[in-house]
Amino acid sequence: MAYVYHAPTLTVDVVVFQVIDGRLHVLLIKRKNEPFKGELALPGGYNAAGDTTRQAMDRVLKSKVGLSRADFPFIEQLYAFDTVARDPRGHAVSIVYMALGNNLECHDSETTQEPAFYPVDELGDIAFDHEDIVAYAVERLRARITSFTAVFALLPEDFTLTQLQTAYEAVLGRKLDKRNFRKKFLSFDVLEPTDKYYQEGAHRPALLYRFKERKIQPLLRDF
Amino acid sequence: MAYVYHAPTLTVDVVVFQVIDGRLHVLLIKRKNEPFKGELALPGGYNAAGDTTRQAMDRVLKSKVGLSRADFPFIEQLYAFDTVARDPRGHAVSIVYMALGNNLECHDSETTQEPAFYPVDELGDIAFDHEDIVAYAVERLRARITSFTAVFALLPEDFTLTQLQTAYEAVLGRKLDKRNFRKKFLSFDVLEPTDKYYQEGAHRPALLYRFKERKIQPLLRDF
DNA sequence: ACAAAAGTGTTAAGAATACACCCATGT
DNA sequence: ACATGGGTGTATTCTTAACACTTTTGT
Repeated sequence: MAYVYHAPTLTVDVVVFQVIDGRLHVLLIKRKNEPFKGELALPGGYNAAGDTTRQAMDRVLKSKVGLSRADFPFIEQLYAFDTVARDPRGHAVSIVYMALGNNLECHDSETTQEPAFYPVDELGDIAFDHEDIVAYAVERLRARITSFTAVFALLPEDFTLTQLQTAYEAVLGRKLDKRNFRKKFLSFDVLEPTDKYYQEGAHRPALLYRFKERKIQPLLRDF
Repeated sequence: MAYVYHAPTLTVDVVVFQVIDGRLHVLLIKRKNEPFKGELALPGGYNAAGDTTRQAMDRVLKSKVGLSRADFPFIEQLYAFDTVARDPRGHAVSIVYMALGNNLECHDSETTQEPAFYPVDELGDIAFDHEDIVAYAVERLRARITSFTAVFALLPEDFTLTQLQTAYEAVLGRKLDKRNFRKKFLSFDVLEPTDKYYQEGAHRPALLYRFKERKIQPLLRDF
């Protein structure tokens, strides 16, 4: 090879999902710098030489939204987008991760402001091609909870069957039948009942369940 | 930002699949240079600044195995692997594509020798982490033909139902019942019969079918 | 007439869907 | 006693899975 290899810009972006009030939300930040200054965008940053993409993702989570890998029970690499220029110098490649959590607390940082969760079904205009990226991530998330136990990451350790069903409805974007949902999900044999109940409001308390294993596993059949 | 950004090495590798004699095969080349000189590996190469990963993939296909994007009815980006070093300088990120074809002819080049198809179920040792990459690609391919019409890319334009079934069996790695296969696949309503027959050998000729659309579409139900 | 792959239908078991009432609790 | 969400079962339809013989062709 008679030429000097010069690598393209490599960046990492993260799609963080959480279910809030029965709706699927995504974490966005307000950009403090050009391009797209002032607009909403996914948290992201450069991937420097010597860093794996996961290390770069850790750095992004920490520096942009004050979170760490340990806050997410499930993280998956989604896709490498040949993004529109984030940088006037030209073309960049962005490795995008999806992270699922519950009860997340995020914080401002030097380079971003107001990291906050927005409902995915009513995102306005957001920066770069990030609208496409979020749509792609939602599709992947649906596939993951349809064929695998990925929901566990959207729920606390102990949860009621209604909370589980709500998470499914938020992700799939449609209502499910309560009796059929319970019958089917319990038949997968991935949950175990605890001996505790969750009480909230003037009605019967709900039995708390947990996943036998809090890691992703295939389901017997698709949900 | 008070530091000069230096990007990691970016490479592209391609997993080319084809069904030959009822078995799924993958295209490998013999490396002419270190590292792994003389061993089998996926065709791959550097992604230079200014190139999208698809352009880099085109270059790899052309220069390493004498094929072009047009030879593949279906190409999909698989995953970004933080590969073990391909390069003594250190860590590299490799964007891997999967390409499906039929009746492919490939050729030697300056940097590689003997590009050839090997059955995926009896690969010996191959270079880098390419064995893992092929396993990952097979898994993805299975998902694609289970829920989508991706098989079309493994077949010529006109084909018999037996050829279709053989492609499924090669990819899924198990035998299927002929009557159930036909009933179910035809019920998807994605095929149309031609008025031609395919004859080969001393037996009844088979009616040729084609896909109504030679592009990927979801199936009504999983296969 | 035989060998070889093409083509075709039925039955039984399992999965999905549709659907409505009683239970336990707080106020 | 009432309002609220928790919890439960059955009947119907659809899907899957198991299974064997006749047809058409070349030699």
